[in-house]
Amino acid sequence: MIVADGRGRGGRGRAGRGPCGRGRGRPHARRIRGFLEPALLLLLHRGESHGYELADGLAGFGLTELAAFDMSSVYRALRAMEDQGFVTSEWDTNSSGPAKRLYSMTPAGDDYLSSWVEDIRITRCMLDLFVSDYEKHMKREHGSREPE
Amino acid sequence: MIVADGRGRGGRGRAGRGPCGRGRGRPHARRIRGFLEPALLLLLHRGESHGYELADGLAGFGLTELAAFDMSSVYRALRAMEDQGFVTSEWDTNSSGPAKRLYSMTPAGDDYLSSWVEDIRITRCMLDLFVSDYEKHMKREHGSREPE
DNA sequence: ATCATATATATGCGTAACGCATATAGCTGA
DNA sequence: TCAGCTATATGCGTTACGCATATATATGAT
Repeated sequence: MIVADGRGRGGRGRAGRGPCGRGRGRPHARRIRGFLEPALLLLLHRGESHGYELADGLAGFGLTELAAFDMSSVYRALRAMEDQGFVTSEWDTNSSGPAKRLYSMTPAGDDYLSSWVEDIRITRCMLDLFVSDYEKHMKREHGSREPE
Repeated sequence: MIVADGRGRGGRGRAGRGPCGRGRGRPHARRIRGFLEPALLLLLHRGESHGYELADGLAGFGLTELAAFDMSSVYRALRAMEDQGFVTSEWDTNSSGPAKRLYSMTPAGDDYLSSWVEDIRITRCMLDLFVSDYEKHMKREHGSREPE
C-alpha cells in the first residue's frame, strides 16, 4: 500500500506559510501560467540543484499550500527546459540517498529567465491596474462594504 | 470568402497600446489563469454590457495585443459565469446593429469578484517577491549586465 | 435593391499547463 | 529484512484558451 499523503510530499523544511498571505480556504488560488519555469531558473541561478530540493525552494516565492506545484510538474518543467537548452543535467550518485539529477543553468537559460522577468513585470503592472481600479470602484459605490 | 483579419476583431476604439508597457515581440506574454473572469466582472460592475463591448474594455487592464483575449474566450467566460449565477443576460434588440446579449452582475458575482481580488493580491505579492529576488541576484552577481 | 462590410454571438478542434494517481528504485534505520 | 523516506518518472484527465469557422443581422455604398 502506498502512502498517498494527500498533497505530494508532505511538508518538510519550511513547508509552512509563505511570505505572501496564507492561501487557506481560497476557492481558486490561481497563478501565472508557466510560472514554474522562471521560478526554477531563479533558484538554479544560485547554483546547481535537483528537482526534489528545488521544490522546497519554491516556498520562498510564496508557492506553498494551495499555490504549491505538484512534483510531477516540477520534473516535467525541468526536462522541458533541458530539451530547450536552458538547463543541463547530470546524475549525482555520490551524495546520500538515491541518485539525484543535478541541474544547472546555461547562458541560454539566463537569457530566457531575463525575458521571463520582463514578462512578469508587465503582468504585475496589469494586476496593479486591476486592483486599484477595483478599489476605486468600491470606494465610489458605497462608503464601505467589504470588511477590510 | 471570409475576412479572417489575423487577430479576432481588428483594432477599434482604443485598440492601441495599453498602459502596461508594449508587449510587442515578447516570446511568451503569459497571464493569470482565468483572469478573464475578474476582468469582465469588474467591467460589468460599472453597468450592464455585452461581449463585444466588454472585449474593448479589457484594454483598460493592459489586455491588448499579445495579451489580448480571443473573442471566443470572452463569450465562453460570460456563459460559464452565467451558468454559475455570477451574471445574468437578456437580449437587447432595440439598439443599433445585430442583437446583443446584455450581461449584468448578480450579488453572487459581486462576492466572486471580491474573492478573485483577494487572490490577485496574493499573486501580485508573489510577483513582487520574485522580481525583487531576481534584482537582488543580478546586483550581487556582476555589477551590471542587463542593459536597463 | 443588392451586395460587401461591420457588428455580434457561437461552436468545433487542438494544444499546453498542470493536478492526481501511480510506478519504481535505491537508501537508511529499526 | 523490511518499512519508510528520498527521488525521479509516466499515464490520464481536466481546464483555459487560441484559431478557424459558422451564422445572422444591420448598414452603407453603388
